[in-house]
Amino acid sequence: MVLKKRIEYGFGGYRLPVIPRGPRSVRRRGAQKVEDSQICAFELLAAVAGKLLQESESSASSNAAEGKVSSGIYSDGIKQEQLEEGEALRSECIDQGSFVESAIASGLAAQKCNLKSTSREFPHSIYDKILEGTLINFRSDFSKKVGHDLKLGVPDNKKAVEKSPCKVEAVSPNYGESCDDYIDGGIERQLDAEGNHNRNVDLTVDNTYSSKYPMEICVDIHQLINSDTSVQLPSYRDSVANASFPRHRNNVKVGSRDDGKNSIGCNRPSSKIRAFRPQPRIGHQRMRKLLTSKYWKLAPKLKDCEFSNNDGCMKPISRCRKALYTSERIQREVPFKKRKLCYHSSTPAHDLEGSSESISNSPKKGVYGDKIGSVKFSIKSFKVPELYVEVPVTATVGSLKRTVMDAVTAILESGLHVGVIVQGKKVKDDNKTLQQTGICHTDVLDTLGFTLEPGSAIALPSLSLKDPPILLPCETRQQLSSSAASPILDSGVFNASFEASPVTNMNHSVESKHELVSSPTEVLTDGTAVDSRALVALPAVHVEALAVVPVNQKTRRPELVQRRTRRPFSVSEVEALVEAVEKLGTGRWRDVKLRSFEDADHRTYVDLKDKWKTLVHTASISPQQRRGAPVPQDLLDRVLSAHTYWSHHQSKLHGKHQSEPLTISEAQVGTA
DNA sequence: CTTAGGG
DNA sequence: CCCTAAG
Repeated sequence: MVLKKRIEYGFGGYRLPVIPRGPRSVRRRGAQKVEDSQICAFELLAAVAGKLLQESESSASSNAAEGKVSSGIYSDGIKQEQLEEGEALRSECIDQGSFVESAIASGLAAQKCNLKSTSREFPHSIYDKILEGTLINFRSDFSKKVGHDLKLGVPDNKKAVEKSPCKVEAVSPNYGESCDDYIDGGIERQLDAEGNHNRNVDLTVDNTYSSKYPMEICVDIHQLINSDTSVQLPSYRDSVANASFPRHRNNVKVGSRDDGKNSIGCNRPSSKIRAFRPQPRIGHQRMRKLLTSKYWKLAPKLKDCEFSNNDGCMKPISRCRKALYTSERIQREVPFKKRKLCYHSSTPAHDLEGSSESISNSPKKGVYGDKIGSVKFSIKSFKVPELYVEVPVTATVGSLKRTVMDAVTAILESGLHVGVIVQGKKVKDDNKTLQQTGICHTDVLDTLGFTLEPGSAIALPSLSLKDPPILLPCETRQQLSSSAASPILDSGVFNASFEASPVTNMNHSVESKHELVSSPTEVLTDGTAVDSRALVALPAVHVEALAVVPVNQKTRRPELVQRRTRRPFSVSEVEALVEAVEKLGTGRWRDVKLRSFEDADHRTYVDLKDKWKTLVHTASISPQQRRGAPVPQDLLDRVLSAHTYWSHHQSKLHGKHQSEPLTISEAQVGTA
């Protein structure tokens, strides 16, 4: 596959380490499958984030966007549209092209710009989006003004930001460079044109609002991320309504966390996880694995994007790259044991590299000559290190996407707050000027940090994910036949955990990790970890890295992936196992399984093997050291003898002997 | 998918 | 039990 190859070779010249992978056909297959999923996931994330921002943005600025529906071509299409539209404000902000300018833009315009800019760059990197989210915080009165039901808030922070002189300075490097504002132009317009129907993202931003004002955001992935050429954004379509439309809006509904009524999907979650859990045991496991380890798969696509966008817009490229790197990063980080909170794993150097790389793209001029007295930061990006998604193998790609989207949404939804930490201390007074706070001195900048804190509500109510029934055919089915546990439960619930880690730009970085977890209590769990990264300070002269100090959440996610429940072997099971092994020998677990545990769905051959392993161990230790349910000594004896016997008779080597019941010490082995 | 082993 | 490497 071309895609795969690309992936392996890295993008943008960056060569990905070759990760040796088993040639196993299965694996390969799985990987491929996941590829799509992964991609989707990312895209979805990006889409969601973008949507959110966009929404807030658009709603904020009453716009009279009335254009045609954008073609979905990301690079020029959007741009053109934008131009056509000629929205002064927007263009201004957007077209400035210079980071500095946009960053420094003063007055309302500036503010506006900021908001906008945040949303603009979105498609390429989710983190940016997320970051933005943090910056802008999705919960504030600001959101209230939103027209329809959009309740996207841009909250406290925003206020804070507005007040502080430098606030806007905290612009990501990309702001200025975004080449297109699809959000402003295309999407917005499109929304208008289409009337925001169909798939929407229903995000509840704040519990306060959530119940009453479900926010509906239309996400058009294509719009967001799309290059007609190679980058094909998978569309996440509404299975019901638009099966025929490849490209459409996604509709994700994230329920409000506090009140259940709003969340249609509320109930589902709990049962869901459970429901699919058992069924496709292996399948979902694999899925999990794949999901977690293949983020970078989407890289290829992004790359394509890069290429396709060469036409004249370099920006997109850089963005793409950034995204790529990120994904890369993610990929690397992901490998750890899921159970352990992986997101804690330290970020390898390359991660930083990736980050800095993208950062370096930011206009350097900002570094130097800028108004004196201004402080500039650029928050580079946020990445999504790990997203745990669990879906039944029978789930549709669409549902998978949705799940991912939900995860992302949940994160955003939780309403992140940005905290400012100066020299270890949190600055609480939002009204203080940076100067007063000392955030203008280089030395202080060194210790300047930001925190991403989950909204107060986060831990509390459960994030309920609503799934629009429409989207899920399966769901429908399920509803119809509730009794039949359809393995197709698609929605997953996840806990979103958020991790912010500082990114070092060119220098050092304080790596602090914390995780924010929003765990939908009753809901299940899966985790979404978003790694935020990088705040890059672009103070004059040195580029300091601002440490993003993540806020630790009290809510601790239990486990990313629940382990299977422990099921001690009963004596009878042990007996059966012993017998089977006596006959079949070790090394033929599958046969053992078939022979004696055919009906025990919860006992996989691996389990049997493991059990045997422990039995052997148990048998070899003194009874006093044994723990757990005692196993009849006679059985242990048999275990031992069978074990020794088979160790000598390499059962596997002698195919013919395999099925012969052994004659170990017949005396002992009373197997008949 | 299975095995074999380490964790 | 989980996770992985490897056949």
